[in-house]
Amino acid sequence: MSKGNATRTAILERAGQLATEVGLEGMTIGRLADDLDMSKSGLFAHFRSKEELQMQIIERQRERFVEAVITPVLQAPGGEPRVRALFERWLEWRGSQPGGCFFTAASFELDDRPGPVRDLLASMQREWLESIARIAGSAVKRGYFRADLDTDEWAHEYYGLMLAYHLAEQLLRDPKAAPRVRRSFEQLLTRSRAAAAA
Amino acid sequence: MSKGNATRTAILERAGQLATEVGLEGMTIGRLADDLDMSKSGLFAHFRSKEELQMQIIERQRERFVEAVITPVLQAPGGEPRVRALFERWLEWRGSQPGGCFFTAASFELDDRPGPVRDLLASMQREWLESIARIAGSAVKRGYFRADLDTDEWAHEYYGLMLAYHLAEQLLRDPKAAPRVRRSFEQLLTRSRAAAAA
DNA sequence: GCTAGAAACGAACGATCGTACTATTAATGG
DNA sequence: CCATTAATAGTACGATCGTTCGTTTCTAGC
Repeated sequence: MSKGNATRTAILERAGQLATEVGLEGMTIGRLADDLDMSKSGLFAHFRSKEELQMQIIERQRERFVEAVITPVLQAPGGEPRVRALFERWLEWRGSQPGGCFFTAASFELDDRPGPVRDLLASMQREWLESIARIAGSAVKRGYFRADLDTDEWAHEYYGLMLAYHLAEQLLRDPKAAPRVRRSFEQLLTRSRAAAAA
Repeated sequence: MSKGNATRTAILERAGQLATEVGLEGMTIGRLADDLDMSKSGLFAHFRSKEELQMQIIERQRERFVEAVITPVLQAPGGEPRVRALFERWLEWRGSQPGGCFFTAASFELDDRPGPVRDLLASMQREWLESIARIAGSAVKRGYFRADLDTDEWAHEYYGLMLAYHLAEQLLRDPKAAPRVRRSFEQLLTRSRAAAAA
């Protein structure tokens, strides 16, 4: 890797953290340059606009997410192990960063600001929700989940648990948040296995 | 109401909308003044800092929320009607504003920015989650929900549904979002009534 | 209808924003 | 090792940020 690409990656790494905490808009090029002990213009030269910087931050976070979550989850055997890996890997992913999951923060920040950055985020979230549904589908196919399970609905319910957990952990700093989301997830598994009651 | 209070309220109204869309930090006093056809300094004089403005925005939104959601929900008879009112009133509340629910947007924005604004938001979200749990409790007491239901967990599961719905509606603009969250909510009711399967 | 006080304004502050240039330093391939 | 290119720094621009201050316009109570 050339020197330029090395610094560029280092910038994107720190920028990702910063953006998770203060937002993609709240993050400032001057502040970021200070953090990295380099000049504003030297940093800016790597990207030619703040929007381009934001786009590359997102792409970089996607890479990290694929590496830390998606790949290991898809390597787990389909069915129960994969569904459990989905949960555990995601918990580790969000726990490994002080501000929580970058995509959660960015998605809620930009959901009302039209533009290419929002569009990119939206397409990733769509993909992610489809991935979750497919993972649930792998559990249906293997008979771990019941056959009539609506995997799309399952994906949103699962995601809802994670979002509520983000709030309880990040905003409320609720020490009960982690055990609670574990219990909720176990119950989600239980009721996805059994035939629908009622 | 005096002239001053009238404009102050009008400012807070518009500021609430703006803050929902671009964030409490992204919202700017100059932009807000332009929107309201008044001078930056004239507007600023009502609050003596941006932080004070943000605090008053939150307080005003709380008033609106109590009026539009909490009061009517608590007026509904305890048990099933109240639980359903909780759902319907909240849907109306978030649908009535272009950027969705103010508190959802603000909570995710400020969850990593220490300070009095964050603290105020956190205390409100705690109250809100407790209210939800109490409403579930009213359904338990009346025998509509099963006796061994964990109302705290129920509150977070319910809230998770709403957060996933916010994302699907606001970021993804998914037309299936509304019918899906209705189905999910009905299933939540069903399984809260029946004895736990497994 | 006059007057005291409240409310709104205009101009300006220093700071910082994103971005554009030019100059300087560092890395790299022949 | 030298020449070329890439990477970083420096400086400055116009715009806007939150905030202050002094002035003007309006509102309310007597």
